Amino acid sequence: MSSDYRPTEFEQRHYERWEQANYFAPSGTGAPYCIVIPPPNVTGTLHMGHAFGHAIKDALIRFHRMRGDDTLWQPGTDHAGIATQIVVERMLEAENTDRHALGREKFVERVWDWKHQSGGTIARQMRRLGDSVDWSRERFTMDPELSRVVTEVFVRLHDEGLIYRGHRLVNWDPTLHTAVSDLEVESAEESAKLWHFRYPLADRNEALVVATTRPETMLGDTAVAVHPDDSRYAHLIGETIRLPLAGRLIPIVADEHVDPEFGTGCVKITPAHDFNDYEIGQRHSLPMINIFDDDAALNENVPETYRGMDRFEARSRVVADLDALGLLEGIEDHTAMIPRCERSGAIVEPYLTDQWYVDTKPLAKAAIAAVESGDVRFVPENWSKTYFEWMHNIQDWCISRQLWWGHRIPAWYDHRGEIYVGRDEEEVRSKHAIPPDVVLAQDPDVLDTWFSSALWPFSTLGWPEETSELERFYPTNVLVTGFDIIFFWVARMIMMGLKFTGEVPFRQVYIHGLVRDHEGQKMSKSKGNTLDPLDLIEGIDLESLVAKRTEALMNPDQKPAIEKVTRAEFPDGIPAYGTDALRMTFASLATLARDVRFDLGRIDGYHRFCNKLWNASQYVFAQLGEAPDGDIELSVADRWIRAKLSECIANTTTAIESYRFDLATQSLYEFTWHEFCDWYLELTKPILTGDDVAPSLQQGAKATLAEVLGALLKLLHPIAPFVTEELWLALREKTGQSSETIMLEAYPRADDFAADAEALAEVEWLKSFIVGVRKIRGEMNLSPSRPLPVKLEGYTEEDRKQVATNGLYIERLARVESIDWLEPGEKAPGAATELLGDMRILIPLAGLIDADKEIERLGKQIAKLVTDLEKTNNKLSNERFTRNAPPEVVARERGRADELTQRRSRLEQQIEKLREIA
RNA sequence: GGGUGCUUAGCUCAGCUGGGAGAGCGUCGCGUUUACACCGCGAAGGUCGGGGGUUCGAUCCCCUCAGCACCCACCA
Repeated sequence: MSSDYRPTEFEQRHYERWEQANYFAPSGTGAPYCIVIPPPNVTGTLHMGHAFGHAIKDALIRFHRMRGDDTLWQPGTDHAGIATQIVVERMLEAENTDRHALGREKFVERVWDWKHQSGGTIARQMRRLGDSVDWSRERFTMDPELSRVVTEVFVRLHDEGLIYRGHRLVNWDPTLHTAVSDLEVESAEESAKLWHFRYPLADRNEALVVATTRPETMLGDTAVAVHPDDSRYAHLIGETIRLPLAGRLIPIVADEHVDPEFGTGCVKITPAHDFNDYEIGQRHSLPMINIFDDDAALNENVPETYRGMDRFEARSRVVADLDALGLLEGIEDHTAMIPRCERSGAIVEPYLTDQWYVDTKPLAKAAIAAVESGDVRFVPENWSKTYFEWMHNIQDWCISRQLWWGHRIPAWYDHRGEIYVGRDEEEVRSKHAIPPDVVLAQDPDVLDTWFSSALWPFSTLGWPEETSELERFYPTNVLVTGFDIIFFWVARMIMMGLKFTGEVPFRQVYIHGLVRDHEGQKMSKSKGNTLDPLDLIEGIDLESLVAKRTEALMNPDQKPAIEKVTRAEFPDGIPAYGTDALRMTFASLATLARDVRFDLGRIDGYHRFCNKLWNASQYVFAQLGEAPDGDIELSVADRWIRAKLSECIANTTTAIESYRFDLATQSLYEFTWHEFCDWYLELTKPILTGDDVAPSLQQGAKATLAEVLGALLKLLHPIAPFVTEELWLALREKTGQSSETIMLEAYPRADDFAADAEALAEVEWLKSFIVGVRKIRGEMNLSPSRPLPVKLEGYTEEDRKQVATNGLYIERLARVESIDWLEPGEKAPGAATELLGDMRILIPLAGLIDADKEIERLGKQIAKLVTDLEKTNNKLSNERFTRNAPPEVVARERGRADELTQRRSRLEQQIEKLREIA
């Protein structure tokens, strides 16, 4: 075993061993505990957000496994329709070809190739992160079994009338040539123009002025709308306009939707290319004129000159032509919400098409009820508000995509366009008695990726078969994910789970924050501010990091700026922190907040923690030279650290059970560093290295070192799996006990270690004594190596007893060379002073300490006491306080006042004495 | 327009159902004490965003203002 903590030397080794030994599979005994992974894109890589979620999931899984639960973490990946197809299309583009040249079958083959080639990345990353998933159960959303589930669900929903075909406006991506759902469209403010056009009336010498951000769609206008109460235009309602350029006659209609305050109060209505206009069109039975083709270029429904033009080209042409006709009234700058496809970045076009829809209202009703009743609980609870908000306003879900990569829709068309839905062509034929000579063609479209994701909790467990896994692990216990996919995924899983299994898919939904960079910016490749979790684990040199961050920029001009920032932030690249440090950092960031900022300082801190634990263990190992035997007697320090450990176990367990990994980590950090290392290890030294110490006490210390360290490693294991395994195995070897792994050990329980109020009080006294001497030392700049004489004054019998029993500790930890008891009335020498209760710890000046400096030091302490005392006395002299506050609060306040007064006068006396000398 | 969060030490963040605020990093002293300089010991540093209210008492509850962030939505 290396004498330094070098995580990369052993982390992978342990993972391989665990996996080979099949420790990750369910044990088959205990209460079932299951988490399904949010399936990442099979061709993607894990980013910081994934690593965060995985750290939490694995901690939960390991915690429950150690508690004896029958634990399954179900892994797998998602085919990620659009995202994956785009990647492969870009590859083809680089080869100067495209999918149409290849043909559908070859293209899909090509995607599978890419999947096989890159699909192992995620699994490798997960292994490096220590994820204890059951790899034997790994699933992919397009596995044959899972695809069958997709078909089954589609057919059943269709048979019930919950899936239907609709002809309506959808969000169309003219570059990808597919419909996308509302959720896949991101609207953002962009600067735009607002054009004002004059539309002449057909039968009067008048005109209406309309304002629009989309001049080109005027070629598809079928009305102009005004507000019914708008007196300016009331007389024109029902009149007719001759639409410029197109020449068509269109009516002026009245509609409440129009805001008279905005623009001119007249709105051009293009029902085929705007969602609001679509509704107005419906209300007024207006014709819908589609003027675009799939590329959003103008089609044959517009005058010849515009045909074939791209929508943006057409825009400038229309503006120019209207201007030429003298119909352009003006142009204003305007910020508008521009809808873009989140995948391609293209401006989405409202477009009339036939698509498949899920009627979500009935499904949503049950899903709302499940959260209302508490069958599904959100953690933190307030995310349920977000959920309700969306569910109460849910729209039907457009599930068809005009892509090639995905689950083919199980619908067939005959030559008349009649639609048949079934599990396969054969079923369709027999169900509808379609003779073999009638040619059926399957719907070319595929399903939205999220359709199969919605089935994930039960499809991975074997549904619709009644498998033992389904029986045992469904409903799963908790879903761990980020809030960004509550609508996309969480809500839909609840709807589908309830619909098809009659039960919720998970009991709890733990929502964690979004990982941002240290400045609070969202990490994104196009911004060049990402951190790769693997780089934090393995380390990366500066040049590679710069190269990595600048390779996928949205705007290449930013390269120098990003390079500069990166070089400034990571002047030496990133050191190899190891998985454990990364996981502990994530655990510590798992607060209830929305966002977490990732700061290198924190991971550095947890790396140091691992180092500290490592070194403390080395000390323990060294002490356990030979296996302890013989009589065992526990010292007060042993009893104290055991009691402290018991408290730590209770705190940690409670924290994990309530998903407060930050508090769990904090509690473990605090105990390990500041109780175990700072005090307990030091307290064992006098015992273990002392000359006249009873062997039984030495055995007690050794046994305690081994037991406390063992328990501590187990407590830490769910969060820091590797270093704890490495140290655990070494510890077991030292103690001569065999163990194959820490991960199957029982998680410690608070009552494994005795509470001990007496030991706690005694060690607190001891610590105060030692700290008192150290304070004087520190503030007087006395070398820690210099032994000091101490005189005690104003002590009690209890103090005498404490010093008698703990003299050895005091001598060693406070570096005290002698302790003298001043008799009452005996004159104390000039000295530096600390108070311990009523007792004064005195360190005689003896040429070491400057009296004036000590006077000044005590003066500061007194000043503090005085302000505290003032506050307390103010409170006590307030009659309303003493009358209304609970008696115990008043009593405590009185006690505080007495104590402060005491301390003040003691310190004042000491100053007096020093003045006499000075 | 609707909704949800956030604002605590120089930085990143805790603070559990109201009783004089904590950690890590950073800063400043001292230090070769046999696990650890990836360390030890000590110290400094906060009007808990502003204002108001409830209460004997507010970082915590209520109102309000300001700033920041995010989500939903269809002002052309």
